[in-house]
Amino acid sequence: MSSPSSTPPDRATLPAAIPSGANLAALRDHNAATVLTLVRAATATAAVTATAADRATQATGGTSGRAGVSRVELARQSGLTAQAISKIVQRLLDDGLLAEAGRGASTGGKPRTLLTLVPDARWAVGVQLGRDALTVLRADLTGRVVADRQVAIDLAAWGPGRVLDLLAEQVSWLLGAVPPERVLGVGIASPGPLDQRAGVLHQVTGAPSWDGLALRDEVAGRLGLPTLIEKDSTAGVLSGLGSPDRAFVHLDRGLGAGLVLGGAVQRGARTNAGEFGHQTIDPDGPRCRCGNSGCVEALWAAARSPREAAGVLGEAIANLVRLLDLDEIVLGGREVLAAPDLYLAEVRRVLAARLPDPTWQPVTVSVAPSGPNAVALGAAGLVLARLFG
Amino acid sequence: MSSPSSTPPDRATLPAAIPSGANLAALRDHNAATVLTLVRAATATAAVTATAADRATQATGGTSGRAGVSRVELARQSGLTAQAISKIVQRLLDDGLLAEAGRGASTGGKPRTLLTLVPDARWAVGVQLGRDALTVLRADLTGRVVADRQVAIDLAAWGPGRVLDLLAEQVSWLLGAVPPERVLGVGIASPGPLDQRAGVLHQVTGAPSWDGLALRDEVAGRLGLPTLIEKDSTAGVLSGLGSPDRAFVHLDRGLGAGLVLGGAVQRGARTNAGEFGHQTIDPDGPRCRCGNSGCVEALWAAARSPREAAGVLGEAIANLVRLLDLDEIVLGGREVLAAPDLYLAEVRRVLAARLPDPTWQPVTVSVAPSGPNAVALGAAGLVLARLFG
DNA sequence: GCCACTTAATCCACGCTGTTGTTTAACTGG
DNA sequence: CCAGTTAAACAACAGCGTGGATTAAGTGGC
Repeated sequence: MSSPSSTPPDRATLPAAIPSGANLAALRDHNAATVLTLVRAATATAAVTATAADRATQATGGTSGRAGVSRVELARQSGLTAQAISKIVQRLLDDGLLAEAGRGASTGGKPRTLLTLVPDARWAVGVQLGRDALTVLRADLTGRVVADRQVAIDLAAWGPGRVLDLLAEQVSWLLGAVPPERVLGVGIASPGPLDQRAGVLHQVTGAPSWDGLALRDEVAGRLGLPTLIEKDSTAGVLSGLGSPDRAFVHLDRGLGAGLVLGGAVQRGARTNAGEFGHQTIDPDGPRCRCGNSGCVEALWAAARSPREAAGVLGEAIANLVRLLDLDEIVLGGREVLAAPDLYLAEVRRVLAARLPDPTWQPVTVSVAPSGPNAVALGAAGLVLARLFG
Repeated sequence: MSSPSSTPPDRATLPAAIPSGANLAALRDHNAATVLTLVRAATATAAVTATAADRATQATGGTSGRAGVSRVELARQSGLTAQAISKIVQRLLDDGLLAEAGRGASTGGKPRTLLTLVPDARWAVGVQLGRDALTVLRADLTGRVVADRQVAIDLAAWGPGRVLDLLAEQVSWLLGAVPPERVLGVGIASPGPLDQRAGVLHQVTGAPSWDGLALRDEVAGRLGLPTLIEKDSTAGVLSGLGSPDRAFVHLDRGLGAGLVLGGAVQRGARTNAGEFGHQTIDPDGPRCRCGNSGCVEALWAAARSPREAAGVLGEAIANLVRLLDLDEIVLGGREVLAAPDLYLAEVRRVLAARLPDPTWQPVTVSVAPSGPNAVALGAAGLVLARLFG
């Protein structure tokens, strides 16, 4: 019972994307995750389209204006039968993940019973391990942050032992009296490169004592909770819901991009996708600390004005959008947050200029609403994904 | 019975990646596809590692030196129980998709019965609709081309009617006396942009009569076979097996990239991913026909020597590899095939120079073994994917 | 105020999935 | 020759979603 629980085959031993068999338990978990995702989406859109609620009710039998979805709607959207939805919902109600929340308007018969997520049925902990700061937060099932804290650290000088002790201490504080079985796990975002699958850090620039550290297992050992690690920029893309083809562009000390393509997080062959800062966009450009010339990062740093810097980022994003046919870009990171309106305006301007047909290819550009918490929240989103598939 | 058959929910009505429920039929098909994929992989690697067969037997209980896999190995690799594999294999034997092919060496007990794909149990038709040529071919389950033909056309001048009649005629010739139930379908690769999901072409440069044509349904109507369409470069990436994170770089009239990331073909929000040719890699570069300046395509065209042109492509590929953390690049298209060794050497040289640590990030670069058939074969691969998941 | 009608959700029996436990098949080695 | 070992199938079973019938809870006409 309880939450999705099928143990994935260990992906370490085999080359990579091994086709993997599924049994009845996996089927059940998959469908439970499907239903949870649909309920979450419905409540999320209900919040957004609260004003345009009238139009929504009209649209193709879709989400009603109210918060929550009915079983009939879930059946239609999932492709499962009403009976199957009934059973699945019943299990989720028993687990406390869903709750009935009033009824919808009748359309001539028995009114639909609306279902919503129970936000505090489970918790996810998100951590951002930065070079100079440690951010920890606790998020509920809807991705709302209920507690967060940021403490100054010195990653390079302190070394793993001291930092991880502090981390464990902060997480304990976060969780307070929350029973462990209600905690889905801990997600840790760290500067790359790293091996996400093995949970091991590679050489962190300027912090040799962290080289090869088994970060995931170290933290899991200290906390006794399921733990995952992720590159910071990649984590960021999970800080909120959004398009199945989107990117989180993280402009902080470095420049990285988190990618969700075809609805799935993309990490690449060695889980180091997103090295966006070292795209060469001008072979005659300034030398970059990576050794090459004309990287986006180097061009950005060499810009003569904030506006020009933002424009450079826009050009790089235009390339990204064209290559991957994205329809949503979320901006984050300290440099962006220091001048959000400027970056928003410039990136939008460049995209409008560069992309062939804006009506055929609209791209939403926004600044991460979670602001400085985006990466840590994305790390929490990583563990939430255990439940939502 | 027979081949995987669950009807996918229509993705047209809903935003995009709708989480979709699965039932027992879907589960069965998924596992059948899993087994077929494992058998295919085993036979493919057996062919490749034929020389290094001795080492293979030693490795982690993996694929034995011979062609074929045993049920025990399938069970281990898929994570399913031996009994489940037994049943699934039995169904696939009944369908004629698998066959028993000898036995492996005994390891002290009953020897394993080896299973192989029956190559001609099903057929896939691949079509490349080019501006000046129509390529059609028939491929078996292993992706081997058993018949192919290329005829000159003039896409712009002839218009859809004449070309599609010719296409139907060629496909009929290809299939000869093959019973329709043994034909998985027809995949059609076309120059983009197009709407892969709807099966509709967008404005094909210089061929206005094709604008908005419902290519998929037109062809399906003429042939009475399941039909899919795909961008040419995207199709190309399916012309062979390979890494779960790879790209097919197609240098022909234009430059495009087909992407497989995380084991899945990536098409993007409007199924137009892969616009690789219009990545800006030099803002001061020559003007491109797309309206911008310094696109890869424009730089390539402006190169003063073939070697320089190949180098330009290499630079662009280096960006691609870094961004997506790819470990395999396949080159194709007429321009590459005109000087394969040059392109291979230059791309490898640039990658070696540009990528930080070649031992940590090895990238395989090759020219598509199917040569001029790569795109059409990839289109056939698209329909083979119906069987292999 | 009744009742036919409609729609939502559940109850019940069922078919089919992969799983568990047991048996048969087929080869090795002392 | 026979104990030991490994592969694969047989038999019984739990649990998944499905299909058909039933109950719950509204609307609307007269």
